[in-house]
Amino acid sequence: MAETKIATFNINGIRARLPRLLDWLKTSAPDIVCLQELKAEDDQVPRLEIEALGYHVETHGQKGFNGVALLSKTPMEDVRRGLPGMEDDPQARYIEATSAGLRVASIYAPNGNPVNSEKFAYKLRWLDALIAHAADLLAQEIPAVLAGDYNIIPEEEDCHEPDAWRDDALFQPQARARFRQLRWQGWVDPIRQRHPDGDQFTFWDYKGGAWTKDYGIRIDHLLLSPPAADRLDRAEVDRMERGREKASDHAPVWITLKD
DNA sequence: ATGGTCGGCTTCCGA
Repeated sequence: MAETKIATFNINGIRARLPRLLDWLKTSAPDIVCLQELKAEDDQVPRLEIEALGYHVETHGQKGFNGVALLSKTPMEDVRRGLPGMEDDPQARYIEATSAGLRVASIYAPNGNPVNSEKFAYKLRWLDALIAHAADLLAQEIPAVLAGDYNIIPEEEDCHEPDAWRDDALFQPQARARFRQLRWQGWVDPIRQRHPDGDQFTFWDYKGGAWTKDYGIRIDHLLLSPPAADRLDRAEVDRMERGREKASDHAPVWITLKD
């Protein structure tokens, strides 16, 4: 193949979303997929149906909430479950593996609402551990992708109406500063690079007709190490997925890397 | 319109 397609998709319940997920895998045909919010334990993940489409499946599940997975058309090696530095974290939010010559992580960062709660402190602590681990990955000078739901709106142009999000954990300066820190480290945000004018939303709340009014935000990101960014071709949001029946509240985001 | 979400550990919680 001439390119490798890598996607991230917060599916908001892999069992409730299975028909949508399978349809999307068939039409979009990514080589590697990072899934978040499985809301299922490992043995509840419908892996046979996914494997039937030609994917290897690695999960880090949890009963009822959270849960992340990696799908890849090529075998995965050196699978790591849980974020380094958060070994005691009972929440399943991180899985990383090597496939197709890439180190890939599926990330589900904490939401952190309400602001100034223990949940918000946990969010910042979790992001600090991610930053530390991201520095280790960069030092290896390998093609790496950190993809998932960061629960961070990086800039004002990443939401329909910044003032509507001022008091939300997703738009707090401390959270946005941590996303910037990753970029200063050297990680490249391919959607920002390919769509500098913004308006590349990835999440629309189920509530209040947000999809119909396009009240969206961009919180799902793929960050690329420099050796991966050197190979970047396209970066897009599968916005149409959000408009389908029984859709997740997130849309998939994907990139292609030249081989 | 005074209302209008969804998934799962379902009559409450997390998002």
